Amino acid sequence: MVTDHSVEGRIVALLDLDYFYAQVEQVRNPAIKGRPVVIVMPSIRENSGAVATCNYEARAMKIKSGMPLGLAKKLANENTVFINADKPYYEEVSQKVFDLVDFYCEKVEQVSIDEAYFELTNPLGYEKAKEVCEKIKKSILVDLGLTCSIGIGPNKLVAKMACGVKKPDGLFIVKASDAEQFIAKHKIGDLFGVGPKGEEIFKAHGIHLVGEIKTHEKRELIEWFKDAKGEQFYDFAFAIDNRPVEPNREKQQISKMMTLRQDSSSFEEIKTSIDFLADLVFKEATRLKKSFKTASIVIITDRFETITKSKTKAQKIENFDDLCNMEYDLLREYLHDSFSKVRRVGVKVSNFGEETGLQKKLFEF
DNA sequence: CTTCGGCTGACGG
DNA sequence: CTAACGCCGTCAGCCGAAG
Repeated sequence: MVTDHSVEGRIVALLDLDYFYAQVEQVRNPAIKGRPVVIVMPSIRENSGAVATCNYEARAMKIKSGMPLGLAKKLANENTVFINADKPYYEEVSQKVFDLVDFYCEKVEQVSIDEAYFELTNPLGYEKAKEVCEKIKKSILVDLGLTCSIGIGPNKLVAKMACGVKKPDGLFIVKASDAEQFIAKHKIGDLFGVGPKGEEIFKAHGIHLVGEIKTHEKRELIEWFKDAKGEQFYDFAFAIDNRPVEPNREKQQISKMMTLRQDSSSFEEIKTSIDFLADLVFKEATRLKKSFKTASIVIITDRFETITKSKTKAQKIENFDDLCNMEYDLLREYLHDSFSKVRRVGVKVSNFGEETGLQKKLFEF
């Protein structure tokens, strides 16, 4: 009944560009190939920032993404190259990559700047799926000089975990019949959706491997993680994952943040940043033809707590000054009832309406 | 009862 | 030299108010 050519299951692939930002920089400047390359998200402050990503040579020195820049510099050697992230350029390259993938497959869901799921269910079974992925890899390499890794499986979860097996420049397939076994042997912290907190909870219940989830009842998982996550983790243990591949997902929010030159409680100082950020956000919303009703301010305090305040209007917020004034009010609110200084500040808009480009039909008569 | 606004926290890249 | 620290996005869940 279950053959390679059966239509009874999906075939899903996850493509992940290898150490993406760093690889793009290596292509742009081949002279740095072979050296450790660290891509930095700098902040305005002296010697402050974080590692966005780094190549394998840098990883060999224990440098990791998310790491504070100061620490990365301690681990680095003379030979290490530090490059400030050039996000707009990486976005251009990313666009080219996934346009290429679109050429080979209609159902592509980009989930981040360097990752996309795509569905290869249609005719043909795993052998054909593999051939398509090989073509995609080849063509990304030939056209853009970039390597990527691809995982193939019966659903998103398995594809994602399969992708992690052979990296970089890998292609790894886990068929439906092997999926449960394959998932079971992973460390619990490596399961998609399990972060530091989740890992602690699992370990407190004696669970170290994904397969061990199956020794517990679904209701226990729900007690530990609440409805949604509890059910999902339980299903994951059996390699069950019904999340569809969804092309054309609409953005739900737009935000921009920045670190202040120094921690501050001064309205005027912080306002300067807000004006700058609101402008970027407003332009972006306009570019994407998104109207919005909610404006938020996001504050990271000097103690690294995050505080958000937001206001929703009954009508679309149409002009820039309205957005700014709302942001000022939110900032005043924050300054009024908080003790901590502001380290970083962000402006966010959400609660999008219909596309502003298209006129909609009115049925009121 | 359901829905909405406001907010937090966990997570992923 | 005693720690150190970006930015962007998604979703679930909780709470209180409103419908």
